[in-house]
Amino acid sequence: MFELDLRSRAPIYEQLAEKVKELIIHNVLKPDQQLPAVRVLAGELTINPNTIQKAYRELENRGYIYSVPGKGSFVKPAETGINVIRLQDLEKELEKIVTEMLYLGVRPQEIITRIKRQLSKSADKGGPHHD
Amino acid sequence: MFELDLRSRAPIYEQLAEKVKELIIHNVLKPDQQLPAVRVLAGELTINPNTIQKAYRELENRGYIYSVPGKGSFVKPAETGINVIRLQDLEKELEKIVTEMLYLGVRPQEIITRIKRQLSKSADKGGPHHD
DNA sequence: CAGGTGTACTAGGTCATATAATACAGTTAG
DNA sequence: CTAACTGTATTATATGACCTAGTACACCTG
Repeated sequence: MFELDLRSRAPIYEQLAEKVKELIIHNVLKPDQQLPAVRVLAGELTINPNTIQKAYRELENRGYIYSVPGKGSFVKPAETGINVIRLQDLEKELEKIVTEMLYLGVRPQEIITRIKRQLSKSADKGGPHHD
Repeated sequence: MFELDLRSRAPIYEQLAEKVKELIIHNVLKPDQQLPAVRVLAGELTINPNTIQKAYRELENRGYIYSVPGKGSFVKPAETGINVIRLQDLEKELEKIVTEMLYLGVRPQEIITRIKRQLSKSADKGGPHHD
């Protein structure tokens, strides 16, 4: 279910958290859907349960999942508590990327075009689910 | 000249490389301009020269600077060898950010607006210098 | 030659990461 | 209730990246 690079400088728990986050964002993992149990996923990925646990804890701290002792870990619906700080971080990252693209010679019009293409591509898959 | 966070999980040499890269991208450091010598910068930042060297090496590998033994390290002009791989990475990052912004409830029109604002802000400072 | 530059190497310390082995408490199906 | 599942916590240990310290060599320039 997940492909991890054990040689990467990025920690395993961070890679895993990133993968799960992407599945949530792309709506592959639906709200309130149960995630694989830490021991099960540990067995499948041949990774220590503690490492899985660390990834899940990180995802919980960032507001993407919630865990219930005895029951399991589940995808947290996006509506509850929109993360303003995370949006500011994304804004800064976006700024960096656009600036570097300009530096590398990409024309402004080209940047706009690509983003619009991306927007129409993501619209149907993982768009927001406002009530 | 540089502000580093010694407590951050991000390595010092990575932080430094990122800072220098941003100065280059924003055209604060001009093409072929000499960078501070490794020992000098090490003294100013109270950091081991080896760490500075590591940051410079990384910048050289990524194509942002070039070093000449005996002379110094200098800003590499952007035109020579446009990094296609780097552009693909930026494209992927851009895709991730846009997707996550949508997930967090930002409207597509709002994303376009912010990027256009960013484009006009960067245009005068660090735009490409085509011959 | 003297003093600057980049670069390379070894040695040692620190800390995050990952593993291993237990352990405990809550939930749930039988 | 019992068994088997869940998340969570703890301790111990090993590994590797990171950083420092010190030294050394080759190159360039006034």
